[in-house]
Amino acid sequence: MQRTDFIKKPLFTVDSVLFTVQDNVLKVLMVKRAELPYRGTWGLPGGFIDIDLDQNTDMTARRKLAAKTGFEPNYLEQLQVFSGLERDPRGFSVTLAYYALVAYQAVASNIETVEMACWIPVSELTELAIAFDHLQIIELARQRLQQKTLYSMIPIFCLPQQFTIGQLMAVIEAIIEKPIQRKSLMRRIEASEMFEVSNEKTTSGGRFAQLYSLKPDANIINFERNLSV
Amino acid sequence: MQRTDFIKKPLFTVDSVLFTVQDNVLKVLMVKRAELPYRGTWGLPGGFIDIDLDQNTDMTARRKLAAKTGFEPNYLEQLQVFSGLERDPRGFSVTLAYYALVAYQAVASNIETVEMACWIPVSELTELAIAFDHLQIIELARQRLQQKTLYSMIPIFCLPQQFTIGQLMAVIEAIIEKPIQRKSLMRRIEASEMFEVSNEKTTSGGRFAQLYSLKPDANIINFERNLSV
DNA sequence: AAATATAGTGTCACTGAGACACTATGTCAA
DNA sequence: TTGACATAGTGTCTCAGTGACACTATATTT
Repeated sequence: MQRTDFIKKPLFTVDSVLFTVQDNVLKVLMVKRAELPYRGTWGLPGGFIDIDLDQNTDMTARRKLAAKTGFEPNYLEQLQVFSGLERDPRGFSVTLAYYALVAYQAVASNIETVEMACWIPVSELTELAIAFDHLQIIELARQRLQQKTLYSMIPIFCLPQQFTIGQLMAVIEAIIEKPIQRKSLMRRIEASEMFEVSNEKTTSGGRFAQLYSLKPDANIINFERNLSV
Repeated sequence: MQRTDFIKKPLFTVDSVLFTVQDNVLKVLMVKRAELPYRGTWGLPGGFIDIDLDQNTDMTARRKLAAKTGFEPNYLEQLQVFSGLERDPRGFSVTLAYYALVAYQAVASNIETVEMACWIPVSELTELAIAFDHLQIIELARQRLQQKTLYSMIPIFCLPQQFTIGQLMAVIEAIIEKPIQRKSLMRRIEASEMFEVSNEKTTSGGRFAQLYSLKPDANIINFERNLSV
């Protein structure tokens, strides 16, 4: 018979992989660790639950992200729990990892002013010293994001409220690292009935592009087929 | 400046939703709670991490399930973390929920002998007193299982190593609660190249059915389309 | 030998993605 | 003003995989 308050408790933290797409490149928000362990290396934004502040772990993730970016992400979803004895030198640890999406435009101005936080292209992460198993976590988050991009419209959360098909297409291609058919994307936008049209807009030299935005009451649907592997 | 060992730590537990299919009905393993809170009501099998026994949370789930069934599940995957102040009267709690699959045949004999554990059809859960938010957890697990059944072969983990297409079809239909086309299932088995054939076998009055089994080195693939909604 | 039950095949229709040529409409430079 | 260029959007054929369902195959039972 053990009393639960005598059981050795593992360290429990909440970390987030915040993605954005800038200049057709998928980037992750990394923060320079100010404390031990792994002081001075790059790690994911996150920390401990504060029971007085957070109603649940989603709030922990949001709070920690807001502290670094000044904004809450457009999209936030649980990724997976990582646990074990080896992943943290302080002992057995349990980390709930989230992945999140935000429009680069939304945080571009704030991010500069904040303490050691930085958007790093996912392709360049291997060149850096990354704390804990955060590299693995990011890799899994990237896979999940890629997979989900094949059958849903989540990439819109990397864009401003109003966006063009060209922009969406560019973001999708940055995420899955493969070209897609503009036509297929338009068919999906049409068929999903999730979006409404607005006025016009030009980006660079070219014809005006239709602006789309998510309908206020739209429920995000999943398509029954994936885009090409 | 807070020292981490002074931060109020939430209660962290690992619970599992263990599914099986018996007589074309999807069932969940529930255990009668012997202790407070919710003593005497039905709850999910689970408990606290034992840092000395468990290398990670997967092991916690497996260990707790083995204690109730005498077997490890054929399939185990993280579902989601549930957290909050209201879900446990003892205070802020964090539960990592898994969902798992097992062949009914494998545990049929053992389950009887074990302490208050019982297979309960998911459709009959609402008639019982269920502890905590375990009803919600089961519902989410069921949705995930249904969804995954549409684009993968996980239902095979509800069957013995060798199974017929008829059995697999019955399990799938029990999970998604809709009829499917035998032909579509056979096409998928063929296309996936995940299975190998064995000898023959009869079930009830009818032609012998081909027995299939997962290839030893097979990697479980996902199909690019869902079965019919 | 016929009825019945389950296993498995042949094949056509339908849906939605891929490919790609073609049209539409804007900017920019000569 | 005009033509090159760039981006937006359409038309349409092909292709793969699922749904539907009739049909064949092979076992048991009566």
